[in-house]
Amino acid sequence: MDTTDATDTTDATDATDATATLETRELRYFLAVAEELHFGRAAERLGMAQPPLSRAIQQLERRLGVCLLSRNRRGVSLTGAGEVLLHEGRAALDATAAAARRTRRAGATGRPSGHRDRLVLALKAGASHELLHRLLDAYAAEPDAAEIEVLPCGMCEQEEMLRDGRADVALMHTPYNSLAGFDSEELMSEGRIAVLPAGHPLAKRRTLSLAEVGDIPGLPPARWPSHGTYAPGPGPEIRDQTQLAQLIALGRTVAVLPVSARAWLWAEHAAVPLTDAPPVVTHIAWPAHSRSLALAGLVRTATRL
Amino acid sequence: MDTTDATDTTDATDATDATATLETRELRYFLAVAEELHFGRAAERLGMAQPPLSRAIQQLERRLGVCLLSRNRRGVSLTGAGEVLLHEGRAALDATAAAARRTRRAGATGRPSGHRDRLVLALKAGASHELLHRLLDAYAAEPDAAEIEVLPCGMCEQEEMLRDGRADVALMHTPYNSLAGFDSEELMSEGRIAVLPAGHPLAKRRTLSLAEVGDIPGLPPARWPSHGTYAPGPGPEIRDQTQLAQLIALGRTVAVLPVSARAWLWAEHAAVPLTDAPPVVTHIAWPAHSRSLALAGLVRTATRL
DNA sequence: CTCTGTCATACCCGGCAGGTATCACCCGGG
DNA sequence: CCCGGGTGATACCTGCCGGGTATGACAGAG
Repeated sequence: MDTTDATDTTDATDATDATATLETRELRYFLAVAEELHFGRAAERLGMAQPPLSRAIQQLERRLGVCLLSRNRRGVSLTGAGEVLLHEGRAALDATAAAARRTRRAGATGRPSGHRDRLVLALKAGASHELLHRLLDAYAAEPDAAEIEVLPCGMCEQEEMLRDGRADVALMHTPYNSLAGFDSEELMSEGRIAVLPAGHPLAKRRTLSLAEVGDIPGLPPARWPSHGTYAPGPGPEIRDQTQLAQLIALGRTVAVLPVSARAWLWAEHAAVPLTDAPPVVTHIAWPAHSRSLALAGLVRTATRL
Repeated sequence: MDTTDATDTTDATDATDATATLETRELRYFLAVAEELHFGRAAERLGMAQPPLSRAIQQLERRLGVCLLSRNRRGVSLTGAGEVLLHEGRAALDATAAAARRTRRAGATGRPSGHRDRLVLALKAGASHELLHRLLDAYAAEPDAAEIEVLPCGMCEQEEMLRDGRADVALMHTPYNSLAGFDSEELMSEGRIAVLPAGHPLAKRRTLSLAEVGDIPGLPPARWPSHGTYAPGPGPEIRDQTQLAQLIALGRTVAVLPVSARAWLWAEHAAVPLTDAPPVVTHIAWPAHSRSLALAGLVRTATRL
């Protein structure tokens, strides 16, 4: 054993004392470092110098009585506790940001005590056209309808939007989205189709199976970003429906989509029902602890469609 | 109109600027004031003087660009935005507290990167004896079983425990508990019984209905605390099973319980099955974003019982 | 051996969180 | 009608700490 026995902070008489209260500033700093794994870049991202950041992280570690980062020469890596704080801290910061945003919005339309009367609805750009239309029309006809702001977002961003308060309610599609942590109601369920170039031999088939679609020579299936990253594979990386539609029309890829996608297919596309694909279920989802009356009304309307 | 037209903060050129970042200290302060509705008591609870607290709240309101409290002479009350921040802020503070606790625990058993190997399981004291026993035994037999610490708590505290990180997983019983915001798996479902004093006339019945039990002359149904407060009603306010058992035995009240409660009934009790009570469903529940391997193992074991 | 890239240390400064003293105000009681 | 109690707001001061700059320690590449 070497001279440094255990914790060398000899003044640590009250280490691990009570509830060290974890300021959001510290969380922001730690998340930056944990994501960059580099104090310099993290400091730059935070708009501050590197030394105070180092010190802040050290203080955080001392206050928690836990080692979060292992500083090997040449780079930094997360310890087990660091990984835990990375996940939990993200959730905590999201919740804090959500509190600020929702409070500000509630005050902006400041009626004395009637909560807010404006809802932000997040959805995948272009998805659930038909359903959304019916929902908005039906809800607008309600007597005490709030104003609905539609917030189109990328493929999997709705969860983040709900979590950090940029949205109050979202339309989500399992199995693409995860409903973990939200309350939700099922709105509809639909089968899936394979979308092929119109001239492709398989386009004449009455039905297809997932296995057949996944293994067409020369037509690798398109890859969508899942939480910011693309799964490895041969297919093209696409970001939105327009890209996808074009690549299919050009005969470069194939995609599996809900049947409602027929609404926006091109003339150069062919759609073939899939026999064995699990259905796509559309849900309306909202933060589990929400207490908004307007939201409750919207959900009630949605479930009656 | 008087001189103060609308917002008198004339320097508010950059009000509602970007993301005002809401420190946890501010949240703590605001929650204290919002709960006490009294600056002096809130300051005392926070262990500080009243003037800095007033100032901090004012700064918070200015930074959010929102009025949170209406200071009527003689007392303080929440505005709409204030109520929103009360709810959202509680959630946010719980999340930060959870982050701190879980990180600290992860570091305490500090293995380099194997996450933590100790789970805290919260449950209603005395509930689900049988099921819990089988679960613990089965899980202990698993090859890589983590250590399980059982944390008995009051009637509806499991949700809070999960939210603020004092527990990692809980056994919950719908419809008593709400699963909102958690992931969960159903473990078992059971009917309910009315528990009466042994000598009571209705104790001879083969079955009863909810309506009959709710309206027995001289036997008002017991009232449980629901999130800290008791619903109004004539029945006695009880806090735990022992109190309840005693009051029933004394012929003062009647209760509707899951059939598994038969395990701890007294000789002076009589149990009659209910025909129309919705079943009690036992779930194992955990924070939606949890990534613990040990937790996954426990859930797998539980669903296989 | 030197140079470079990295994180830690040393030191200083300004802002702000917190304390004390006091004010402004309403309200109830004599 | 005036006065005292109780409330939150204001004024002012002070010490701490968050943040900056300069520099050190150390490992690896060449």
